[in-house]
Amino acid sequence: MLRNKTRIRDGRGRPRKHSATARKVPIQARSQETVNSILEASARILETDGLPGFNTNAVARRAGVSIGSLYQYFPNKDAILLELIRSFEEALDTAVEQAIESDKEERFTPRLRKVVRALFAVHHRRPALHRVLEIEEERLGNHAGDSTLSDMVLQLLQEHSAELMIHPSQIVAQDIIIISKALVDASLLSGAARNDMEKRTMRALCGYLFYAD
Amino acid sequence: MLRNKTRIRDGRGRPRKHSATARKVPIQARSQETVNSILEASARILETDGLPGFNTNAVARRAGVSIGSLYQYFPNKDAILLELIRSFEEALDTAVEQAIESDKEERFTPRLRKVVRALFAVHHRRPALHRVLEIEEERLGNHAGDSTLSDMVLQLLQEHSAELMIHPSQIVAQDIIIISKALVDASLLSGAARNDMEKRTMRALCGYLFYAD
Amino acid sequence: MLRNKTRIRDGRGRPRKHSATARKVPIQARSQETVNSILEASARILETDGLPGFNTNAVARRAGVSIGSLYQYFPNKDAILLELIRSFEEALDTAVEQAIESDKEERFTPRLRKVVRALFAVHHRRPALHRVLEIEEERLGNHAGDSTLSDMVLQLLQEHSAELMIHPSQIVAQDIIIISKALVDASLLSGAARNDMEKRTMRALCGYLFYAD
Amino acid sequence: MLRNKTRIRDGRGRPRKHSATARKVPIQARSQETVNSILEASARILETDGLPGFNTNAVARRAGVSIGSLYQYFPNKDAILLELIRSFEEALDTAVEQAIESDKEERFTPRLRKVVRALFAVHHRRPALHRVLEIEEERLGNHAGDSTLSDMVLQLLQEHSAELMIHPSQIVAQDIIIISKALVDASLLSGAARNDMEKRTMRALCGYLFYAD
DNA sequence: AATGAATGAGCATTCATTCAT
DNA sequence: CATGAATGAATGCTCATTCAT
Repeated sequence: MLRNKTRIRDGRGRPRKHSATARKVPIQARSQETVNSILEASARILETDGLPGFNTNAVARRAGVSIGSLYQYFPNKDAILLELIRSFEEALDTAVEQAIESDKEERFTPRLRKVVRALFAVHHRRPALHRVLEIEEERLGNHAGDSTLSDMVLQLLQEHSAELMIHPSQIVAQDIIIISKALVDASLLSGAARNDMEKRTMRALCGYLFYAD
Repeated sequence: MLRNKTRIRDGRGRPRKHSATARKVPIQARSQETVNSILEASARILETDGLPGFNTNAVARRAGVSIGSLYQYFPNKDAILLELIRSFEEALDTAVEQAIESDKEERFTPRLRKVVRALFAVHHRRPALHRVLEIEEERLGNHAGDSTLSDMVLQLLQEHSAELMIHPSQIVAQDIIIISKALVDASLLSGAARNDMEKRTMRALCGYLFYAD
Repeated sequence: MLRNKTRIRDGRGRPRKHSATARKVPIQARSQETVNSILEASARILETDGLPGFNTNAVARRAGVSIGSLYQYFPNKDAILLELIRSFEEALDTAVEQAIESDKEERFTPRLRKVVRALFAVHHRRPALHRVLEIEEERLGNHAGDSTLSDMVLQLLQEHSAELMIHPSQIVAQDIIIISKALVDASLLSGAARNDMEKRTMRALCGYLFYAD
Repeated sequence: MLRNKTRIRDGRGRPRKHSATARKVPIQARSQETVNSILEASARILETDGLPGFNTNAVARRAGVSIGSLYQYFPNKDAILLELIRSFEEALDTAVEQAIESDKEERFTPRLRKVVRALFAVHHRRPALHRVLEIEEERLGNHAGDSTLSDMVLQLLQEHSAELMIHPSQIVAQDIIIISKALVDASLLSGAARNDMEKRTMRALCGYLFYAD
């Protein structure tokens, strides 16, 4: 069963003792190494064993670090997940931003295709890991990243509003993201060919944007 | 952290004897009552406390049943979840089936709308519960129900293939379901008005089906 | 260092998850045995190793009981201490009550001596244990028992107010108890002869009560 | 639970090298500063968080000193407490000495009152801190200070033995101290008015000393 | 069949202390 | 001498599951 053993409960009102963010800013180079190895070990454990295998002792062992060191840099288990989520979303945002910025002179469809490709590319880098993070993101109540993403998409839509059959809005941008994510997700889950899935995604998005009801 | 504490015993002792399905078919009325109270208690706990609060002792207590009895009817914790998922999907299938069967003479769009309404209706019955089940379904590797759903949708599409701009296929039916579920999900998560979300869903689906690329 | 590792912190405002009282009322005889063995094991550990050695795992081991069973009957470590304190105070109250009730016709001094003897007797039953409990009582904020004791002493004083040089009051009764406890304590700590210490205590109390300032 | 986490190492590693006394006599001014800041930080932590919050890392942080430096001046945590206790008792001894020395021509009662006042004054300077130290003193087995105190009190008693109804002795002096401390303690604990408590203490002591049994 | 007492592996987290830099 | 990164034993507590009654 999925169980939250973190004493700092989430859904039941027990207060959070720590802020679940970085506990100590690593100053020495050695520290940064430790932090990195903890994050990498966490990622690998999440990939191979999923959430069930993700416990602080296992992470510390895999990272070749003492459990004490782990807690020197992360106030609790969730903080590790949050950091992984943060860096994943950073990668996502960066990739999408680059996709949007890359060739502003092009027409809409190719630009959108680039965005879709970027989404698939980032998620397929470490598919198993990202699936877990996606689920945990929700539990941890982190929805910050999405607004950046939806802002960027809205921007893109607005630049091409003349080509669209729908008036660009926050709502539309969100729907674009929701639909894309769902199909990326299905792609990860079913193991369907990425190329194929990208096409299906494009079709769904274009239908949504170009269809005159 | 979400943690799977179910101990699929490793050899040391108390090995798992049964697969995670119903242990026994309840024949007597009393048995059925017990099973029902366990399921209802589980549902309520999942709704109020989420997965963290969902543990067999709590379920038994809430159900007014001894922990021993619980294990008489369910071989392990996951079996309870699986049963909840099964009955949820049954409800889903039934609702969609009724939606599809209700007025076969109508044109496609109203029929699709009925399906979408059915999806939203079922999910909104016990939203918190269904969100949890949806997540757990994936972890438990249960994907049986979807094929029924996708078959029914495919059937509908085929009956109206002349009206569509896309050739009906398993793939298309799946995409319809994926997109619908994603938007239902977003609806549950964001608390957006159901009516509004139904419209957005219809727009996305219609675009996907009617758009000529 | 003395450290409170009980997650349910006391002095720093973290909330108590459980009420630190009995978690489950033992029904079967077996249960009562378990509870007793836990309490006896706790007492013995406190006597031999003091607070530092008093941890739930050690208690369970010494009691020949699994750690899980311990937590079935006590919601947390402090609850064990509280129960020991409660039963200690019960013994104290009973002994003092008997001392006071035993011969109501006697004059004050012999009756007071009986009370003092009762105090010493109870404390000397398991001196090391009682010293620890006394300290912990304060930390756990349990001061209920004292009021019973002070009420009984006040009662005694009032019955003999004619013989005293001081007007009986709650304050006076409390002072009697404070002074007695301090000397009992000193007796336990220094290992001074009990008989001698009883006499010193009587002298201090009589001075306090009979001296005309 | 109060727990002693100080690991008086068992042989596995990192054995305790020093006894729990000062590791080094600070000669330089900077050293003295460091020591002082550690002591002051400890005192403040003990006052605000009690023993539970008193850990070496917290002390070092609060003192603005590295944990390594802390261990340069104190061989272990208890050594800090011992130093606080020592300086507290020094203050106590000094205050009582001054009280006794101040007006040797006076009669006994006023002189005793001065002593009692001194006791209350010193304890009330940092009441929360002193309560903790008092408890820890016992655990650390430090009883040195009391003999100085009791010697001084004995001295006072002997100078006025003619006025007393009891023959001055070590025992009597000790009883005086025990009774005084108990009432000071009760004062700290109950928060009773200091003035009132001083009077009750005087009454108890006078009774003890002037009462002819 | 029902009960509920018992089990114990497992996990998050703390903190005294060391030692390389 | 100072720093602070690292260590890891220790501990409170949970919960899935079993089994004697």
